[in-house]
Amino acid sequence: MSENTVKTADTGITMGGNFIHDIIDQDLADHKYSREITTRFPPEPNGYLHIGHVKAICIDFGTAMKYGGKCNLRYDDTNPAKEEEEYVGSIEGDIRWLGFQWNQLNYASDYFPKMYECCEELIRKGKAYACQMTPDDIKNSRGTLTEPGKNSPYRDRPAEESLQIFHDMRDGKYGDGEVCIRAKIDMASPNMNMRDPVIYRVLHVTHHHTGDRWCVYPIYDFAHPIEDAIEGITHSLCSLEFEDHRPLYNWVLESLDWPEPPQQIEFAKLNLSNTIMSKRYIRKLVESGVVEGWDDPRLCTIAGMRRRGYTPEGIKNFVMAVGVSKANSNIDMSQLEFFIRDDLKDKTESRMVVLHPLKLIIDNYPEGQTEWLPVENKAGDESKGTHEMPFSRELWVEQEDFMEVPAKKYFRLFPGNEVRLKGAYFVTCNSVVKDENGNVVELHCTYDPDTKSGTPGADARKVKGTIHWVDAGSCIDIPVREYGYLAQYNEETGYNEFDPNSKTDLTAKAEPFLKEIAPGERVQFFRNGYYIADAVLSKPGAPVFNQIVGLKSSWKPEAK
RNA sequence: AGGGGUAUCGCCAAGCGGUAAGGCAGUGGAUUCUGAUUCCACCACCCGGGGGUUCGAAUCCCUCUACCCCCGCCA
Repeated sequence: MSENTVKTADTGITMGGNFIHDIIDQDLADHKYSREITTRFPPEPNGYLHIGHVKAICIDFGTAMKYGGKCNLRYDDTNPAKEEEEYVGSIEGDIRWLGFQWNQLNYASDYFPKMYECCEELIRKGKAYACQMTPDDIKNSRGTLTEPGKNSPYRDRPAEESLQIFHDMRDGKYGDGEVCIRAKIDMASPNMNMRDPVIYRVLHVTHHHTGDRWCVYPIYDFAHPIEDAIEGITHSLCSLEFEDHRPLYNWVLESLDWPEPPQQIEFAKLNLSNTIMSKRYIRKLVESGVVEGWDDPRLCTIAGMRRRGYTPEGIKNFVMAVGVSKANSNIDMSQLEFFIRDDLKDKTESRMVVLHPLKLIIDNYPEGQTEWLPVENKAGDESKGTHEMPFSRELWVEQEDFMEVPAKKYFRLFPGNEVRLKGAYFVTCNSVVKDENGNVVELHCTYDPDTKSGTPGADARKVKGTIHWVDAGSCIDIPVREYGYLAQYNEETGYNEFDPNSKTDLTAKAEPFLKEIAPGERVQFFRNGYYIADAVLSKPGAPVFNQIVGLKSSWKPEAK
């Protein structure tokens, strides 16, 4: 068994596989590099980071950490037409929130002078040339997947001529698309990327970082290996679709005679079921106003997950458990939810909140009387202490905790059945009141004064059900938003499409103690899951709660 | 015969010639003042199909099949 395959971290989380570690171990054994292991996370600043990027971030930063090396954050901003400053700040904040610290913060655009020189060098060496075919002609002469392309008529022009044109390009003497610099490789290569790829283009666009200093910009395939080499990257980790680009990546560095060049290693992207991962589509949702913004809690952006209440630890544990491989995968949402729940269960306290209220009246409890009862802050965890809850004759309980005609193995409230009110007394349901439509609107019960929690009577006999409740006279109303699936699979289109209805607004009845929850704090609602007080929308005294994840339940109504 | 990848349980994922790890999901049970948590147990005679090599293969060879990526002056 490889040392790097199965590993239990300090957290007890089982790690998925990671073939990258095997490669690096070998490189280390071979003394391939005279510098320390260095990686980079190179986002293009054209959108917010999402769960897919988290995997890349964990791999890039995690690999550097594992080998005691460094990881740089680098904005891959070689195309000014598609990038904006707005995203730059969010990216740094998101990475910091995840808990990673970069070594250097770089802009690929800061390397434009060096890249320009490298291009000159290739031209001088006869490995690149200025091509004045139109974009359409270049496209048409490239050939197809099964047919070779044709050489550009400019392919063999003198290096000095190409060099002069390149300088003129830089000096603004050409318009967009009039001329470009192409690598001279092989128009008959079965790898389309090697058919004299364009490496520099004219673009009269203001760059968010370099302004109007340049009107020529390098193409990714030429820029990236140079960026990596400049920074001393040893392992350039990227996703699978760049496998075909690796020969070009290596060609650039070899042609430049770069010593100890970095190597590119590809891994499979993260895909989540029922989730929209495409940056393009997320942008559409944001711009069309279907969602509240890039940080809408229903989105799988880091900002959205943060606002939804997911923890960095939970997310990272999930990513580590998923592992690193080269097989396309589609991971179940339940896997992510498990790790969020798993992380939250020790970090949260429990509060009683009735999402769908049903009035419960204790007929034999004195009218006007209220007693304060201590309730555990966390079930089964005495170290977390207790807090006081008011209890009186009229309460709210959950609608689903009562069934007029009980299903099999249903052991909550139904006529004639006795249950425990969490932290309070045993009650037995005697009768119900219905409205004109036949809906049960009120439960009449009697309680047993000898069964008060904390007294011997509370354990004298067993009841199978324990339900949560809230004092009707003193409870507070809180807005609650429950989020469903982030997206639904549309069979007609074959795509995951955002479900704008995946949000339910409720006004729930909550115990008064919930007032003391601060925005951003997470709590567990009894049997309803984990929630977070929305740090963005909540105002003092009126917290809004977003659902993070629901609790698993081993009882299903079908089991009748 | 374009090229490059990938195929191991419903979903991820170990395995690298010695006779199928683990996690999620699921199932059964114990504990429980949340049907949560915790805790046990079960959950691939088989590794995309078919051949072959071998005492022995998911692991080597041949072949077939399926899926993903590549014809941007995007990244």
